[in-house]
Parts: sequence; C-alpha cells; structure tokens
Amino acid sequence: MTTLNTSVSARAKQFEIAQVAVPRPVPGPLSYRVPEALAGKIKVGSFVRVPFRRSTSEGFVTGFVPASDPSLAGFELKEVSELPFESAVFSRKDLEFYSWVAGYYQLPLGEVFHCAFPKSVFRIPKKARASRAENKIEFTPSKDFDFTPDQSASFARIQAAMASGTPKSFLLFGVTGSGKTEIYIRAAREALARGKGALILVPEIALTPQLRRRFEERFGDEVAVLHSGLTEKARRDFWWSIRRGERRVVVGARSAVFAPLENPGLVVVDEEHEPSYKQEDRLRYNARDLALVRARLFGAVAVLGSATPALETFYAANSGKHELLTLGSRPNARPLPSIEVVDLADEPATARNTDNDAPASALIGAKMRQGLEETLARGEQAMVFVNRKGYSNFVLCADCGHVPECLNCSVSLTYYRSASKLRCHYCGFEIDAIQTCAGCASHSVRPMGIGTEQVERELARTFPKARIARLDAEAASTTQKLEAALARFQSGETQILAGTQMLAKGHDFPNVTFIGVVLADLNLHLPDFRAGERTYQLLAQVAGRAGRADKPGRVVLQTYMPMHYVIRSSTAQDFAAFYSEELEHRRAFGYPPFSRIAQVEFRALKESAARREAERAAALLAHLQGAHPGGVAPAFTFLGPAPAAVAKVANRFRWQILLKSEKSSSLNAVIKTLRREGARFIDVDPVSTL
DNA sequence: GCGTAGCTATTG
DNA sequence: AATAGCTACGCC
Repeated sequence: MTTLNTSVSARAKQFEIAQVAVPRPVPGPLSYRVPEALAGKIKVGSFVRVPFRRSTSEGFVTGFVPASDPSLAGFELKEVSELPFESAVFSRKDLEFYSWVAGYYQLPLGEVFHCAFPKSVFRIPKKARASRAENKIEFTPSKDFDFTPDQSASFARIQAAMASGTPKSFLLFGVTGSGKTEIYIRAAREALARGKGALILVPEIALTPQLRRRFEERFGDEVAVLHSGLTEKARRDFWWSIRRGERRVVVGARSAVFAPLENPGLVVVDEEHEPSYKQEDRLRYNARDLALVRARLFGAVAVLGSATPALETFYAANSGKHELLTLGSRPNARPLPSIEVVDLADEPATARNTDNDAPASALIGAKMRQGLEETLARGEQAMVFVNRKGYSNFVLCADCGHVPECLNCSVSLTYYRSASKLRCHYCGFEIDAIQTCAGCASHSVRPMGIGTEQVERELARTFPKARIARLDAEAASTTQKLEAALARFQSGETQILAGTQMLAKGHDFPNVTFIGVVLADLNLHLPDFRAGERTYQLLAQVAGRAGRADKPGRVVLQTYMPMHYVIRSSTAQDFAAFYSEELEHRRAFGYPPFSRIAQVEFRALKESAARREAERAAALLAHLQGAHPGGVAPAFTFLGPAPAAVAKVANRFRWQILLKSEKSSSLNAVIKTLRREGARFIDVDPVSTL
C-alpha cells in the first residue's frame, strides 16, 4: 500500500482504465484510458462513446482496472471519447442483474446491454428536463373495486410479504375475470407507499390499450409504458422518466424486465405462461424467468399470474418455490360457459377443403351453425377461432400433386385469397396466386387445409345477412387497423368476428355469448413437446371469452380427437387434470420441469455444412459423456443431430441438437464448451423447439 | 499480376 | 455485428 499523502493521486492513476461493454457480440468488455478531462466523472454505469475500429461505438462502463493490469499488456489503448451524460445510467445493482443474465445465457455482457438499453434512448443528448408539469395538474385516482374474499386473502399474503421485506414469489392462479389485475394494482400501490416502484409485465401491451388505461386511471403520471409499438420519442421520454424516478409504475412488454427502475418492490408477470415472454433472437431470454431473478436480486416481491400456468411454474408452486394463491370465484359472477364438443368424425365429410362448390357446412358444423344462428337472433355477438392465418395452408394440384413452395425456405406457401397471393410465413416471400399448375399446366389447383380467411368466407356464405369481420395478423397489420376492428366489434357493428388467438387477448366484449372453435386440434400435433400445453392454454383462454352475468356463454368446439386428454381437460376446464397427465408425459421423456434443456442450432448456406457442424458437435458431446468414467450416469443427454422441423429458413439450412440435463450446472458446462467450440445459436430454456 | 467473392479473425 | 484482412480462384 502507498503512503497516505500519495494514495489519492496514486489511486487515481492506478484505476484509470475503464472497462467498457459495447452492445455488440464481442466476447467481453474492452479497455479504454480515461482522459484527464473526464477523470472522476466516469463511473461504473456511465454511458460513454468510445473509438471502435475506425469509427465510434456507444458503450457502458462496467468497471475499472489499474493501468498496470497484466491483461492490458501489449495493447495500445484508446481513450474514451465522450461522456454524454453526467450521471450513471445504471447502478451496481443493475450491473449485478445484467451480469447474472449474461452468465445464465452465456452471452457477452454487451448483448445484455443491447436489450436493456433501447438504441433510441441515447440518440439525442439530454439536458435536465422538467417538461411534464402540464400532466401534473389534476389527477383523481378512480375508486377501488371491492375485493371478493379470494382477492382479499391473496392480496393479504402479498401485502404481508412486502411488509416483511424478504423477497418472495407467488403464483396467482385464477381464471379470466377473477380479478388478477385489481390485485396487481393494489400491490403496486403498496409498493409506492413503501417508497418503491412496481414493474408489471404483460404479454402484448400493444394489443391491450385497456390495461394501460386501467393503470393510468389509478396511478396517473406515475405510469410509464414500455413496448415495441412506441414511437422513439415516447420510449425515450418514458425510459428517462423511469430512470429519474419520476414514474415508478412501469407497465410493459418483455423487454421492460430491464426497465431502469431504481428500487422495485413488486414485480408482476401477468399471463406468465405466454410464449411472447421469450425473446427468440440474439439474447434468447425469458422475461418471466428474469423477472423472478430481478425480484430476488432487488429484494422485491414477485407475482406470476395465470389461469393456465406453465407446467414448470405450477410444478414450482407445488414444490414450494412459489406460494400458490388461488382465485376461485369471479367477482362479476360470470358463470363459466358450457363447452360442447363436436366430434368431426361424426360430421358429414363433405369436401372440407374444396373451394367453390363446397356446401356451407364444410367448416362450420351443424351445432356451430345453429349456435351462431341463435346468437344472431338474440342480437348478441360471436367469435369464431381458427388458429391459422390465410385462406388455406397450401395449394395442391389435383392432377399432378404439385405444391408451390417457398424459394428460400423448405415450407409450402400459404394461400391468401383476397390478396390473391401465395406467401411464405417464414421469410415473407410471395408470388401471385395462379390458377394454373406450374408443374403440369392443369387448372386443378385446390386450396388445402384451413385458415381464417376461409372461415370468414364460409361464415359470410352461411349467414349472408350477418355482419362478419376477420381479425388476424393480416387484418391487424397496423395498430390503427387493429383498434378500428376491435372498436367495430365493441360497438356491435360487427356481429361475428373470425380470427386467430389474437381475439383472445385481454379484451372484454360483454355481448359475446357464443364462441366457435373450428378445429381444436390444429396445434396439437406439432413436433414440439409443449404442443399439448399450448393447445390447452389456447382453448382455455378462448373459452374464457364467452358470457357474462346475465348472458350465459356457450362454446362449441370441433375436434377430431374428442377423447384426447388435452381436449377433455380443456373442455372440462380442469387444469388439475391436464396438469397431472401432462406432467407424467414430461416425466416419462425427461422434459422440463424434470430437466433443463437447451437447443443448439447449426446454420449454413449449404445443407452439408450445417450437417457437418452438427455432427462434429454431436461427436464432441458423445466424447464429453464418455468422460464420466466408472459407471457414473452421464450428467446430460442429447437428441440429434437432426434437421430442424423447417429444414431451411431464408436460404439457411438448420440442424439441431437438443440438450437435456437434470443438473443445471452440467447443462451450463456443456453449453459453455459448445460456445467455445463455435456454436453460435444456443437457446437456453427454449419455449419452442421447432 | 490483378480483382474480387467468400471466408476468417478481430474489435482495447 | 461490422468490417479489415486473407485466400483461392478466375481472368486477361
């Protein structure tokens, strides 16, 4: 140690090298000298601009090392070029969280920064701004709803946990309409009362403006909203007002798990089972899992809410990892709808997929038609679900069997009738729909399989006087279109709305008393171990949209597999039955929650290269397994290598290996090895293995 | 010998 | 991720 009178300057000199994480997939932070003018101003958490290659990059200071650090030997270090903001943009606590994320997904810290800091946030140099005064004027929070006994009991548990100050997590298990949102609101208020913030994650907030409104009615300009649909300016303003502590109730989508709330006391994940919490590119994080981690690190209470929890979540609750809070009753006393199952095998099999000559009943069976008729006669509304967009899955030449495929992907093209196009759902490739077969020039090109457009058209033919509309990704291509379509349905202008699961999200249409599910088993047989779970969740969600207090709901569900456990348990609205059967399947095949999995993908322009890489990795994995001698069971297993379900996407061939391990640490070790060996696309805890 | 498409390695 | 630098190949 140096003597007292020299220590200050010695220390200043010693720690003058800043470690800067740049938001690019470079392996680690880079080292930069701190210029004299910025000495003492640059801190951990500072946002800086640094020279990078022959241009500049933005970066985040993650620490300091002495200039004498051996790791710097041989480098001609460059200097930090700019410090646009005086104060740090993240805290040491935040850094702890980012580091945890980087470690868990085994990606560079810079990748985490890329997600945590939306690019636009730093675009315009900021002066200290106090431009919100106009919002501050008069705000009277709307009144609380009365709690049911279930709500009161659940809220009391959450409140007690917040009072005790120890991090704790809950699973709030309650059907649609059981009042979960009201509990989130009161818990958020509880957090504010304790001088803390609240982070509320919702699956697709762009689709649910009502939810935002509900929070704003109660918290006024304490509310910040974060999602991808915001304009750059709106996102920047919200982000900085959270950072400055001006808005402490954050309602946002997946990426809001990184919102710069200084001191969250509550972290909520609504509809925690939703796959949209999983980011599917670059840093493939699951915001639900990260929310739990963030809550734990920051000493906050976590609440996961769902009517159809993910199997892993319910299992965790049963194992005592989360406290289970059940909401049984519905505060609006809406009875659960009656669900009738129609076995399509009993329906007349009249040319289900043909076009012009099809009878009106090809997709809409007798029971569903009758239900719709009665609903229309009563002046009420109906929704008809089919979980696939377009007119038909593909088109096929009845003479030679030719099916038009994407030029870039190994999939057939989906037929869009009204646009008269054939489109690829993977890369966007499209061609004009042609009546003449490209293979044999015959005119026998037939649409095969069903989609929303076909259902809409068939409804229009069956009910020529009814006002029918369609809602799917195509019809809701912009937020305006979506909101207009929803408004027309809300007002009663639309009587029957046909669409994908987009319909089932968050909206409350009190006049909807009938729901038709055209083909419940559409997703049941996808080659993915979660296909059953997804189907259960969708059907339960859809069924929950029907009926209210004075108007009982009715659901007609068409299926080819009425005896399948997923169909049976969802129509009986029996989560426990579904859970116990699904759990046994998972146990038998060693899938989560009985293991952790990771999917490794190998992509190349040539099929042979993708395959070679995958086989090389598989050989390495086999070798690793053999490295456990003396009859000790290998700490991991793997499936594959095999071509992906869609073997080519955007001209890149894909091969996959699925890793499984009961031990988290073993899986991590294997992933680390593969990364070191150059595997670029590893999905830790994948939600979909397709 | 030169130009360049496609690949690899590096970024402080 | 972006890109500077490198290699192999085609061309005159």
